[in-house]
Amino acid sequence: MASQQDVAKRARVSFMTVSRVVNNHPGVKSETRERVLSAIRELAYYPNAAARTLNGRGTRNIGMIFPHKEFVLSRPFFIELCVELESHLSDTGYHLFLGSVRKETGSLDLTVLFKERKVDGLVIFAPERDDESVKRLAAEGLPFIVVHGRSDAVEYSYVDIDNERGVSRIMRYLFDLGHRRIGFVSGNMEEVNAQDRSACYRRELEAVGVGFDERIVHTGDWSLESGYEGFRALVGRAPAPSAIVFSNDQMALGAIKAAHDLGVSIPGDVSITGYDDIKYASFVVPALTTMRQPLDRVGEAVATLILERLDGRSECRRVILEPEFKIRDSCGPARAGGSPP
Amino acid sequence: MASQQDVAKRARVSFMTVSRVVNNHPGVKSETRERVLSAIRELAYYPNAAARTLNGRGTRNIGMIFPHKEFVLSRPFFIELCVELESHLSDTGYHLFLGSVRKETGSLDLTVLFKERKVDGLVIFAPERDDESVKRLAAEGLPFIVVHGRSDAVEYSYVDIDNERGVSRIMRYLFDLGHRRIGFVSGNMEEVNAQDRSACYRRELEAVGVGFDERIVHTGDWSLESGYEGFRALVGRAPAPSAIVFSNDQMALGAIKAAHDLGVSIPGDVSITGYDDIKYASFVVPALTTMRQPLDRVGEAVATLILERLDGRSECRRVILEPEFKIRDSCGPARAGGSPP
DNA sequence: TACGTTGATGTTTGCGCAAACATTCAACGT
DNA sequence: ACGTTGAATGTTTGCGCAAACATCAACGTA
Repeated sequence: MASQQDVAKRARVSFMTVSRVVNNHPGVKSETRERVLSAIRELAYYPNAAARTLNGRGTRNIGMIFPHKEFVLSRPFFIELCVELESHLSDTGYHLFLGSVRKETGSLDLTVLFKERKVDGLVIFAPERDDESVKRLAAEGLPFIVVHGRSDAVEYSYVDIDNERGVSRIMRYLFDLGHRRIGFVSGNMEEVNAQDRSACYRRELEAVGVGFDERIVHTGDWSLESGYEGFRALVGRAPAPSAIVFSNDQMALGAIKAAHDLGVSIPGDVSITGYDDIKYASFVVPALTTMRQPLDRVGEAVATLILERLDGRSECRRVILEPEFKIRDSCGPARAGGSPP
Repeated sequence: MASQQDVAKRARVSFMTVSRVVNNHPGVKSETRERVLSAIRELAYYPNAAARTLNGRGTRNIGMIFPHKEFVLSRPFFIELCVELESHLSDTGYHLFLGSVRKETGSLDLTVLFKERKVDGLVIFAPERDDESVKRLAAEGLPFIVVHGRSDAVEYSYVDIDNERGVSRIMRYLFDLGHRRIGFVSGNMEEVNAQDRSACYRRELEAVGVGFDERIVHTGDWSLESGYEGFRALVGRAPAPSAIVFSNDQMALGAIKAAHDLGVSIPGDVSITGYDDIKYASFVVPALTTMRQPLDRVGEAVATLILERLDGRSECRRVILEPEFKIRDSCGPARAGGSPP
């Protein structure tokens, strides 16, 4: 592969002049610049990223971290974010690095990726509350940001969607339809996001004077299967809920399957809501009433924040985006004479 | 960050001894080795990947390339493959690099990633037939492999699923159920995979003496929307097909929605089949009869093949995996007195 | 005793790039 | 005519690592 030296020779200049041209430094006569540029073209020269990195210029790689395969497969949102992020990053010459950090190894040491000079920055998706590796990153002052997370113990930049607003909007909608006995299926309760949505569900319930009843709350893990199970479990309770709030679409999709298997009608017998507005949400029957997470804006915000962290000039920031309520066909009015408070 | 030098100083040896320990070279007294190892631990030393790369040792990065955002979002299979691949690669110390190459830029020059020393090898997913960038990679002798692709013009290693077997199995199943008028909705016909499935559909039809009728063939693009449209279009034809073969699950899912909107029963009025067996296939109602692509084995094969290409010791290979037919609820017997041949 | 042999360790060198510093040369003012 | 200035370009150096080569002590053997 051609190096700066080769280009320099061909253009009859020193390689330093080549370097200046490549990096758009001023102080090169335009005639010389032209000569260098044609040499570059003729030799198909591309600067060697490894040498640049070694020279202290960073890797121009941003790592996106996930804990294990299953995590990704059960979170369509994650992938879409990767792609969205990649598209924003590549505009600024960055590349996306995908890395899993397995719990099995025990280490979970994300700082390694920095020390090995594999990435300049990291994006951590939905870490568990008080995650150790996140703490360590913060302690070492490494540039990273968190999506779908939040911490009281550590300071970092993060992007999230307003769960408060999202869940309360859903609850008010169901209240307006006359529902009072409303069940809830949570995501993986190790994650802040799941905790927040769950807490908000409970708060809204109490705000209208309906007591929280743990018999119609099911702890899921975001998966289709857990949605299926959750629906089965809650509908089996007596008195059964007339509506169930699911913490993501995927679980709500599982619920639709369960309803079919059980011969329960949605929304005739039970209303359900999802969260995320994934692609399938509007293609399933009945189309899912759900809370849209503005994925494109999340991707944009993530790119902006991580780039900000990189040049270190700014403080930690948080960006809270607003979800958008999508009313479709999975909710109906509560049956007259619904269950008493 | 600690360098080999720092470790060497602390262990009171030359940095070359450190290098030997780090790379597990023989010829270091075990006593010295121990001393070096503790110094490494104490200083939290990690070898600098950039320096190694500069030194001619490669990047240990494998790039996964996609053309644009929409491509990924409409191919759940792609993502799952990324994750699956990452898990196999990381066992051997490799990392996954995600890169889009946009058509807009016009360049489409994947060799850049090599020249810039960003990756050691590339995985190309479902390129269009005779894709220019693939040709260039091959011409330059760069290590890459293709998934869901195949070329007569260029030689390269690739992994694919036996479309021949898959489609013919589906067709025979439908024939056995008494279907004779069978429609087809293709994927993006620029891709080899879509072409193959389509060709096989036609061949099977003719093999049993049923003529190919282009009025019940719809050209889709793998997306939910195109499946929806395809179903609408085909069911509207007279005489309507009693079964429709979709080239992937996603489009079949779109069809289920369309059937509902049209008041057509699946499988009562029309039988449908998918392809891929994505997660949702078994959770939709009716559960989709489909052809499972053994994703885990694809991931494994991709990892193996690309690693083989890297050390250059082997010839180009191709791995054709067998799909597995999953019979579920989306097909039924053809109505008695079905449409004449 | 002198000398090769072997195992353990150290030194030199260069991978490609760019900051920091050095040099050259033409244009200008006095 | 001559020093001064500044724009344009060149040279040195080091980033961290490891191959290739060099050294050196300890040992066995003739």
